[in-house]
Amino acid sequence: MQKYFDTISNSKLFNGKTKEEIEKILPDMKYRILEFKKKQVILNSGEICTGIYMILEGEIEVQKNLESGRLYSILYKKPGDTFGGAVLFSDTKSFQVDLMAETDCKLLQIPEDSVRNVLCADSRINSNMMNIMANTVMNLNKRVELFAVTSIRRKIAFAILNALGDGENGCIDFPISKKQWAEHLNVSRPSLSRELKKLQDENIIEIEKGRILIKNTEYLKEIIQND
Amino acid sequence: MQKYFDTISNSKLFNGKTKEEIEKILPDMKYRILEFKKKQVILNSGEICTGIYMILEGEIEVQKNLESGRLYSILYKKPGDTFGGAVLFSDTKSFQVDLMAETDCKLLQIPEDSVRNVLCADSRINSNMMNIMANTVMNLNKRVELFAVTSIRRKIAFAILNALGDGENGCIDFPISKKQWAEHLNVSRPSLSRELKKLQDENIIEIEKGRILIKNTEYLKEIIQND
DNA sequence: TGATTTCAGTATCCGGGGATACCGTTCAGA
DNA sequence: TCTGAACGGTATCCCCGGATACTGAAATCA
Repeated sequence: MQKYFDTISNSKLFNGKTKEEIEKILPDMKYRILEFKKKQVILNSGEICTGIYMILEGEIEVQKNLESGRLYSILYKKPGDTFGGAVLFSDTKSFQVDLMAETDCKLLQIPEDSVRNVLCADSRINSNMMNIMANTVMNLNKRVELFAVTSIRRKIAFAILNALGDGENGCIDFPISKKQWAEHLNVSRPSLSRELKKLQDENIIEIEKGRILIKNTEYLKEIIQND
Repeated sequence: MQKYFDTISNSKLFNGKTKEEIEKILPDMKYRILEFKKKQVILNSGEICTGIYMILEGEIEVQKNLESGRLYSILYKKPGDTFGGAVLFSDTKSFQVDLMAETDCKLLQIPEDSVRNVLCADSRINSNMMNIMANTVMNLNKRVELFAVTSIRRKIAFAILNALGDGENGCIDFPISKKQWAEHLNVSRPSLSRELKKLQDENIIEIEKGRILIKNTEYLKEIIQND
């Protein structure tokens, strides 16, 4: 446990709490540490949520597996990130998404009653939890927006401009495989490949290993306008 | 204000609080009442959120207006519903959606500092707020799922089965125009119309004014499976 | 280092659904 | 009650992108 202390104290959930405070809080919780191997299923859609989880080590993918076998990915979670909060405090209490270990990973699980106790006893953590859920809402809004976009070209433009942020000269890290990207955009891989080639032929972007050069940011913005 | 007291005390935000308690809380808040005419814009995407809102009267539509003029609707809010919570507690603080008065309406606006005071002072309301945000997350997940579905036929099946719930004999109220429905599904109206006709020709559903008869629930389920 | 799986580029095919237009009906506001 | 606007059904056109297949490259593991 001690080896994960930095991760925990740097997490959003414990943001603003000193190490000393956290050391007092942790022992009072009935936490458990769970381990998963790469590609292992952590939770399935439909399962009842019994607590919240924090990633201590490794990375997990939140995705939706449709009954047909198709799947789209929703987001990735890294060490320090939490999940399960929204499900726990919702009316339904059952997960609507699937969680899979992207790499070998370790999770901190805190059961519902401990969560409620902490939230009740510590207003800062309470407020942090609120903030985490609020940001989840904002992220999901972006996701809805992306999925609402009608063409692959626009989805690509949307994704790149989003990753670019405001600063940006025109080069972003994009450490993600085409397959994953296709799942993220919810399009087929060959179609994504085709459209990326077009954009490169038109000299709008250039794709290297793990990064994308944006040669014509204005044009990408125009693409979205025209939706 | 007195005339809206029932709406307020029946709201999810004040769930579990007695009328007496609410009567003590309200005067301490710096609330305002805002009025909007039908079709009037309440808030635009990009605006900074300065508090939370509760519908006292009327109905509003949460939608996303794309720069091209296209729009899709996200959900409707009714008296007693609140909004703005997630935006207020998020890192960005700016709305990502547009809000429009569906009918003439009156809103209760509670500024940020009053919200924080109440949440801090009253653990039940705090927990209610958490619950509201959590349910928002779950709803948005459903929305992502709907938008991720690839064909109109499946979207229709998904929407109907969702509205049907679990009980269901095979008849649901559906007080929504085809135009609105198309915007909700994020498809074009003629295409929705075409597909609905097909489903009626195949004797799967029957559409009446404001309601839908489901004649073959099993088939609707199959449609989704095959996605 | 070789072997096996996963990933990526590319071509072909073709069906779903968007855009558009037109018209009859219904609704709402004067 | 009347009138213009919004809504709804339907047809035609045609493009975007999904499904599929095949090949080579890259990565993973033994």
